[in-house]
Amino acid sequence: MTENETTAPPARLRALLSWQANRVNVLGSRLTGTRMPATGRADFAVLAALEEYGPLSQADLGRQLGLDRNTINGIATRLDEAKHILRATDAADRRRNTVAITPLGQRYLDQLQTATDRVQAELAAPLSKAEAAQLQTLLGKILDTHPGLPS
Amino acid sequence: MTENETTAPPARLRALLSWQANRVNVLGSRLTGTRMPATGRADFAVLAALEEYGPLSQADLGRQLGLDRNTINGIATRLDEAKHILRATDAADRRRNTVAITPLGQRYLDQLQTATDRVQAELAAPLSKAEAAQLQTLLGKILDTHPGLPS
DNA sequence: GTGTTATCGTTGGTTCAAACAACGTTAGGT
DNA sequence: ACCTAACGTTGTTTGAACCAACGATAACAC
Repeated sequence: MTENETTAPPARLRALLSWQANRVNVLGSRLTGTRMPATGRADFAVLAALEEYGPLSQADLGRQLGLDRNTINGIATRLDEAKHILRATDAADRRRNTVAITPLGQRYLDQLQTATDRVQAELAAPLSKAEAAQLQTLLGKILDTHPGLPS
Repeated sequence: MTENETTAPPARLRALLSWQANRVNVLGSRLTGTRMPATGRADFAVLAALEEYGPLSQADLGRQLGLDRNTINGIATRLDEAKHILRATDAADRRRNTVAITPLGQRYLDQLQTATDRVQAELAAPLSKAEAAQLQTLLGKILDTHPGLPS
């Protein structure tokens, strides 16, 4: 019984975009775990948003990242304790927490970026540069036309 | 302050294949949740494998789906209780549980398939047929050249 | 044969992400 | 002044992925 059948996923699954996305996500998650702390993915997302768009409220952060206020709050608390962001109640609207990236956070973001780059290269290794670009375009098309938030 | 900025994800994230895969996966998961029970995704994977490859041991199932024995055991227990599969200790190797799909399970699989088809159509709506096919090819290339299991 | 190694199913536990509900606080609209 | 809505926060739930360990069984070495 040494008939080592190739472990090919069933055709019904290979045909599913959602299943493929799931597996690639798991793959990326595993690779990410080898290069950075487990919380690095979420941290990277929040810090990247703050760097590109400047200070934001937590709710706005959630809207731009497709995460709800709940998740953002947890990430923000962690980043705040690590001095990677600065949290302050907005004077104009005291309901809001204005969140800004700190210089320390910027350094942390850069570290995460280099680690992430290696993961992306490893993940997209079987693809040519043109193919990787096209894949990014196609996935972007899907994400652009679907609501980011569940509500 | 009615300047409703478009909620575009930061460029640093849009450039990441792993981020895109994560978001598409979440998107697919949400859509799936509207059409079938939450456990439908895992059930579909296991039943599809059994239908395509015939009876398998739980460990073999895990190897073909990229899930570890642990997860498979949970799914199999649930499917067994629902009479969707039949679990029996292999006579040739009494360590193994040979798992086979039942007629009832086949009907369940077909139901999940139709629900899944609608989700896929909704997910790939912004893409042309050719684009969707190419996306599937590119993701398949990545999955083919990466190990399915963590061990 | 006997002992070692490996596989399998199972149980239990940990971590993370996603989603929902509820509360007090604050703004905005009427 | 009233009602509605948004915000931050806390808590809970669910599913997925992963790791560690155990008894049972099998395969292999000697």
